[in-house]
Amino acid sequence: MRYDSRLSRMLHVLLHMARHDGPMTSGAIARMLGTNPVVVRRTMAGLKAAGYVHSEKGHGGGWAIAAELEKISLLDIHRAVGGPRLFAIGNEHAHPECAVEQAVNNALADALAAAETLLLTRLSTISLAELARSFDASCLSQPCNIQQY
Amino acid sequence: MRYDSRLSRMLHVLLHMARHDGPMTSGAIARMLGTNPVVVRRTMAGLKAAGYVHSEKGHGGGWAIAAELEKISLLDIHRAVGGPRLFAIGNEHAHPECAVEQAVNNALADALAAAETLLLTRLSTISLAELARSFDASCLSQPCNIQQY
DNA sequence: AGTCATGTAACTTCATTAGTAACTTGATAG
DNA sequence: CTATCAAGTTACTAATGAAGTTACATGACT
Repeated sequence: MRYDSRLSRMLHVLLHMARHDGPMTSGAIARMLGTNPVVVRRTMAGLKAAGYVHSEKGHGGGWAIAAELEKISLLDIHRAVGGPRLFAIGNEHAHPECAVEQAVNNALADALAAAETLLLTRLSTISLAELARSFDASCLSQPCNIQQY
Repeated sequence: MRYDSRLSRMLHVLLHMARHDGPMTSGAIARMLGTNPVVVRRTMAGLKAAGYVHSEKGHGGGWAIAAELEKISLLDIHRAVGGPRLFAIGNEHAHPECAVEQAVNNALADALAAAETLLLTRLSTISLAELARSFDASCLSQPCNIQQY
């Protein structure tokens, strides 16, 4: 399977938007992400439905942030893009009544659940504002090309 | 993407083999897993290469466990089936030189790495022997149909 | 009216596991 | 020695879901 990069991409976009004046068009965002405008609009639709961004048509239109960065966590974005499956591995349920299968699946499900909880908890503790600050900090220590992409 | 169920399936098979006298054929295992013999042989090839199972051709042939259950962890099996990717989500690297992208990817990679470490550590602490014991325990408390599948 | 940008629908592409068919290799039974 | 059984292998198809693409509709500004 191919990686699901929607969370990564949307974070990338949101941080750029946070440091950008005025709306950004799907086309500009697509160039930034190395993809095309339809994919951008499709993915951003979830963010818009959740109220994190806002879009306008026509001349001077495009996308802009519509909420406070402090109040949006990475978990919020993960959910806004569809809250996709986190793991690439899973259980098989050929014979749910098989006691062997149950023992295996319980053990695996426990381990996966613990890892999932850790990951989601971590995502929930990082806000977009924090990410933006860590970006600002790295900008101070090296040449920074935010305008370019 | 489709779930990768190789770890789950192999654990299922190994536990059955551990409670079964004599070799099991790929056909019998396939029926147990609801798949077909080629898939079984393909997946078991990794376990054989790692020395966890052993196979024989011809009459009376089939698969049998070739190592001590205490010495095989779930992580060992995960690796023996190819150590597939654990996560379905990941980073995009459209512009590695972009400071925004770096900030995003660092944050995500940290969170994913922590979850991965937790998961792999957990898998490494569970042995096949423990799984077999948890199966035995559940057999005592409910009707158990190990022969059937 | 013309242009620009979002919004949608309907595809195709891509990557990867799983499923399948056909065949080869080797071991045992009779 | 031959038939049978089972693993081993090759080459292909199916299924899944994100991503990519094409085409067109909708709405807003100049």
